[in-house]
Amino acid sequence: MEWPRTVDDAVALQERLRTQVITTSAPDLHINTVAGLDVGYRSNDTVAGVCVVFDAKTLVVLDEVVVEDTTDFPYIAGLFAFREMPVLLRALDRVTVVPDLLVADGQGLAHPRRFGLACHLGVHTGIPSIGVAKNAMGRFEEPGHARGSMSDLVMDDEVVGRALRTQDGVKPVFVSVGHKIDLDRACAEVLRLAPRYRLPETTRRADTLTKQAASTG
DNA sequence: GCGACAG
DNA sequence: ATCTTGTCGC
Repeated sequence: MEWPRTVDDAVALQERLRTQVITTSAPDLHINTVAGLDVGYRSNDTVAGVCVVFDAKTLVVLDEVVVEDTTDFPYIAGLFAFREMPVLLRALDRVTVVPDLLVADGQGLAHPRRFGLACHLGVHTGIPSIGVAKNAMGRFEEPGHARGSMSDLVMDDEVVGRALRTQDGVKPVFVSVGHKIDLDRACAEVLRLAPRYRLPETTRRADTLTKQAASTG
């Protein structure tokens, strides 16, 4: 696969790939397995990538993989997919259960060029994907207090995602489409993945493994 | 020039 | 992301 080495090349690649994003769900999209992907940092250039696959209905963990790697691309808001993609793809490759949906720890279309990490993962693999971020990249009005309440996430006068309250009274999470799924479905899946805590189980588990790898071998 | 800026 | 203890609350 082609990989940029400079900021300009990275931006150009995103501009080119963004045209391939599909923001609708196939009529036969059945989500039985969901993968959570996350990256942890041991040092400035040593990373641990995690891919955890859950049964979407029971939220039972079916498989989980942790891989370590090094990275040379620096963290730049808007380009951080180039820092995390390589490790995540390696982790995804080693998983034995093929996921029907990828949940990225970050943005999808809610990105300056409408091509965040979730879009990169989706377009690269062809697997439906969504982004669930803890912080917003864009403006939004506070959603209602109750779990399930949501409001538009707006960037440049364009709706790029949604602020979604996953639990009563907690800070909302920011959901945006990555690829091959519509926003309503994306939000419904996030709610199903977060029956008890603010963050979806996919993110929680991946994050735990990520930190475990960072402190262990 | 100044402030914003996923992880 | 990461540096970091106890503590208040359901």
